[in-house]
Amino acid sequence: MLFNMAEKKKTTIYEVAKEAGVSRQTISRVLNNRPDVAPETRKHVQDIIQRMEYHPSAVARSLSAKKSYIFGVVTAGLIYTGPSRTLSGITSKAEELGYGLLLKELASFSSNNIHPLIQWFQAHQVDGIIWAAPEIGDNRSWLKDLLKEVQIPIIFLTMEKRDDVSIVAIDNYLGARLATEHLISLGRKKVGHISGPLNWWEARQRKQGWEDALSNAGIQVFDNMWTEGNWSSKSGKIAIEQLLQTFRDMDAVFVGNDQMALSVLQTTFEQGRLIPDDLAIVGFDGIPEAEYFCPSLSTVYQNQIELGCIAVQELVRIVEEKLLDNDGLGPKHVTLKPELVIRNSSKKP
Amino acid sequence: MLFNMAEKKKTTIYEVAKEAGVSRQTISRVLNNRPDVAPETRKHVQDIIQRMEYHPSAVARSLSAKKSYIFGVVTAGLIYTGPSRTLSGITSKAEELGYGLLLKELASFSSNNIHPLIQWFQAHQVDGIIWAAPEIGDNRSWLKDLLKEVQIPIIFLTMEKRDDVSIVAIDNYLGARLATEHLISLGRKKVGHISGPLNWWEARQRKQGWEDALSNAGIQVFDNMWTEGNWSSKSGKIAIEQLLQTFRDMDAVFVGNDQMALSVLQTTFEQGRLIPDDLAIVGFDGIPEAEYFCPSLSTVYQNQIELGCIAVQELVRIVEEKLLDNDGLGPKHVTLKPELVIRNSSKKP
DNA sequence: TTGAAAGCGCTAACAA
DNA sequence: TTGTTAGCGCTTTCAA
Repeated sequence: MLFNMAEKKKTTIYEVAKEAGVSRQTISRVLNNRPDVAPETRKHVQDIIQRMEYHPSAVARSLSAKKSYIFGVVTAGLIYTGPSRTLSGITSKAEELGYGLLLKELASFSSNNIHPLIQWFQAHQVDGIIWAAPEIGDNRSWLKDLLKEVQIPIIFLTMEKRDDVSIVAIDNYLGARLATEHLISLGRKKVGHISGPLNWWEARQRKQGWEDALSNAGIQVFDNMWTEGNWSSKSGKIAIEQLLQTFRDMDAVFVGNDQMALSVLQTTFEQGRLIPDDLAIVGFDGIPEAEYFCPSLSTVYQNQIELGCIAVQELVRIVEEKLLDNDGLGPKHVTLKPELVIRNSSKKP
Repeated sequence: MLFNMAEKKKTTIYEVAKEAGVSRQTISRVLNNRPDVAPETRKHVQDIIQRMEYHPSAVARSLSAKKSYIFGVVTAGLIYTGPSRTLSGITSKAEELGYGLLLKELASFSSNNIHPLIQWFQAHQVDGIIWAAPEIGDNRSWLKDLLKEVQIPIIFLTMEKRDDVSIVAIDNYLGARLATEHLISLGRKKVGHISGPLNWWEARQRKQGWEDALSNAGIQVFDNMWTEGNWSSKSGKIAIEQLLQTFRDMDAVFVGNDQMALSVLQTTFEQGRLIPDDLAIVGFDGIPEAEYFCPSLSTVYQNQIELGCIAVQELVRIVEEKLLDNDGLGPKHVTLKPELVIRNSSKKP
């Protein structure tokens, strides 16, 4: 059996050097495209590398060079469309810029036990970390301590601005204002709101945008005009049933995400209300399916793929600035603008 | 500036050894929980490790031990619910079993340029590879050659059975039969089908299940009774419009996925057809939103999270069997059964 | 039970 | 332009 296994020993830089009749250093120089190699030598070495099907060990390289070309990614809730779209943006941009990704998904959104995670990333010598899990409750309480201990550059997605870290976020507040102002522009004065869970920063931003848009239009906001869901369609159903009780003359509603808006459509339809005539509806997120709801759903589109792309771009910038011993200009914030998409659920009569 | 940077040098095994007054070897033994260490020595070393906040370098370990506790994951289409749910299953099971993940998303579903990818994984010394991208067209043509060259264990998800590789798949054929037989049991005899893109193995399986269920019930299948979509809601709209032309007395339709079924609901509603009375509908996938469509959508639920979990489990089994020089029983196939979920879109009158 | 020596496969720093 | 030397931080092998 033993001689059968054909354990093709991987060729190393040493063997290539021997075959090419040069030192390992020269091979290394060719591999890393260093300028200080004679053209003929380079060509010769490249040929040998090709012929021997030599592939350098990324592990040995990381160890020796202290640069891995790997980023750590922390995500949560991949079964939901938002996080997975963001991750998709991250993978494509990372691929484009020559970085690989070590992925960790938090077991729960509000997981606070991040020390082992960071340690794991450090042990693997990642060049940077992308924190793509949402800000919820006090799940940033560790951040201050962390920054003292960890030198690895970190970029955060979709969290409240603060001066000590770099953040890329979508402007949820603006999106909510756009949605609510649109409903008001339709002539609606009784605009309700179904929020996401208010321990989420994003949910609070959206609610605030709704409030401010109303106040700005001279409409007073009362507590019977809104209720809280948990992003799921199921919670949306419960929320709209409750809201229709507490806010009987509601003629429009801004819903915190498209999933909840979906069940609002179902429930109001079953109750025989006409949409948008009796109740105009705007959701949030812009999932592709929203266009095919009954009726098609107006929504605030947020480009979460781009969010992921930009996060990688920024992180690469930070990492390479650091390499040049140029400590850059400190943490930077990028804010993306969402877009209002108007469909039948909030069409003018 | 320089003395300011506080570049906290990472402590290494060497320093721990010095501090503890033993050899690096002994530290290594403690780290790896080897039995051949005196209890007092172990305790002493553990204390020192704790006090010095020593964390071993995973990179150095991988290089030296030729075992990384990392799996490579190949996925595609993360912006769709299926692939991201599967990935979520993979992350949670990998975490549980002590493996990390290097993630690559194919730029396109049918990407055939997998050599650089595999090489990259090899360079990083992954212990195994999970191929979670769907089988489309000839995008498995490379597989035969690959198996000759690569020693790394690979497990494939959701592809056609073949003897030379391990596969974990959901039984799409069965799901389609369940759906179609259910429609027939409702007394419908004119059951149409909107398939996914037929270069997808899964789409072909579902179509075959539909055909066989009809044949089995003594109903002949003609080409005007089905049409092809591309999984998107948009394509579903086009497909149902066409099908209603070619198959005028259709009284039920089995739709290849829930997204397409959604636009079927919208289109038939706009045309004033009653569901399920005029047209009974069953989708496929079981996305959470399906319950809140108008009307709620019957569908075939496939547990893609579990799919990911099982893939990791199997891969770990294979990897550890290989470590024991026990070559195991060769490739193994696991098939998961989907479940029919009956809702209003196909309720009995 | 412990330690010394020799790598794992590569790159940085210096010398030639 | 090229080679030599000395690591990177750990584990394996063998000897004590």
